[in-house]
Amino acid sequence: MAQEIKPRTILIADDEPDILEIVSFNLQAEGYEVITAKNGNEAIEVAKIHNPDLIILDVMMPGKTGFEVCKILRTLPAFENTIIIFLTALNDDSTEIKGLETGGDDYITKPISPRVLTSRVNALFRRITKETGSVLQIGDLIIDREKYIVTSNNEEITLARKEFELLALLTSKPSKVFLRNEILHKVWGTDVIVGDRTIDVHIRKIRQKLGSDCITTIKGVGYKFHM
Amino acid sequence: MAQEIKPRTILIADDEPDILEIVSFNLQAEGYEVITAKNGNEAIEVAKIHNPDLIILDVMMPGKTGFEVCKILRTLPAFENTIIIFLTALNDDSTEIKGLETGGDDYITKPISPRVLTSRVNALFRRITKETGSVLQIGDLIIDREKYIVTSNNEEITLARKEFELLALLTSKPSKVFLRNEILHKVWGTDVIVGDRTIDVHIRKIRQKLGSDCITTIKGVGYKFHM
DNA sequence: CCCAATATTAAAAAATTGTAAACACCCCAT
DNA sequence: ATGGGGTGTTTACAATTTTTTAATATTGGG
Repeated sequence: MAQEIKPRTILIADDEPDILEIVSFNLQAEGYEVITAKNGNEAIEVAKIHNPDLIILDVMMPGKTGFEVCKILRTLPAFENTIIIFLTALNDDSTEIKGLETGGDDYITKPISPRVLTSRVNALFRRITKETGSVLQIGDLIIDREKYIVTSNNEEITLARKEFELLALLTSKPSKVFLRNEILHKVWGTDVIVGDRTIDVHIRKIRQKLGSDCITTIKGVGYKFHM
Repeated sequence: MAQEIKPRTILIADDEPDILEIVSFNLQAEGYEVITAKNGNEAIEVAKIHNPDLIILDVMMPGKTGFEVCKILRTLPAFENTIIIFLTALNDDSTEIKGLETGGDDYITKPISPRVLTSRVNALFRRITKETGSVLQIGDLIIDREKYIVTSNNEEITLARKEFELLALLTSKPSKVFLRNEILHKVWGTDVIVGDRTIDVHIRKIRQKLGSDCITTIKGVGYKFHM
């Protein structure tokens, strides 16, 4: 299982405590961090705070249905790409189609097998990053996400936490441009407000330590890492 | 926005002609290009020739099972990231788990609803597009939104943000004439007020950088892009 | 051939980022 | 408690690039 800097976080929203418990247990056993919500509104609140990587939504919940929650979350930039799985007792084609078209990535009908659910969660995560292990190597740069150590030309480079997380993000998809907003969300979190120059300063520190030509600025857009 | 040039190709492998036909029909109706195979070995052959974007594999097939086909394909670099869906009459948890862990992206049990299958195919493509971003290719021009790179004749061209967005707009529908107003709305936004000559100047810069014969002026109307 | 629309230029204006320094914090060893 | 070192953030300003404007030349359809 690919180990991130912090474990993947999964939010489960269901009004049945039994389901919450059994699913949580199984996903935690797989190494995921799990947070829960008892209804639709709580799901949205909790999601905004914890910014989970994957959200499992029961369709029939008091307050807001899973579909409604999905629709609301998808309008927010922070959850545009979050994986969403619907969970429901409704074994009905047109409901399933509606779920998938609402923006759901998967639709699983109850009664659920916890192991099947876990497999589907794993399959979806595998799609997102097919990274092998906690050590990432790009050119002569080696990034060890567990030990927070970066090595360049066999020389160890000490990075502070934020610097490391920023570099880890940029290197997670070499050449991809990360928008400033995207960086803020993923490194600083959705609710943190920091000044405009904060990102620049961290980028500068990384450039100083690694050599200034590995991170390119795309003015008005963001930054990207390349060998 | 970014429009793919060639339709997505889907390979379906099943030994039941009825399934082949009904699934083909529905996927074609959705705009996909469909190719078929009657057994596992044929699936591998056909896949190598056509390089489909998604493969639907029946599990129980004469010759090689769907699982075996998947395992073989996944070892080939060309199919490392191809989406694979298993289709089977075996409604059995441990088989489903095995399918997902073998490298399958989805596992659908028969009897299948063609509309559900189509929805799941769409959902998977939507997810992949989000992850990899779409690369637009027109002639020898490649526009990569995610990497923010424009390549012409294997040479990288540096465009500023507005230039990039303007080019991306014009190339999103080659040969379509974009009205000046339309351009203003889509590149500058509805609330921004800029002078008339601003568009011209940006068009000029793009022409300079790409070679002046790819954007045509339609006097009194707007601009269009062509190879 | 005329005239409005567009092309071309250069230069001003605006927006964005780079940089250095300072500040506030926290933790830990003294 | 106290002070040093590291971290994260902000500030203020410099440097740079992008975007826009404005002034002038050119074009092409009627």
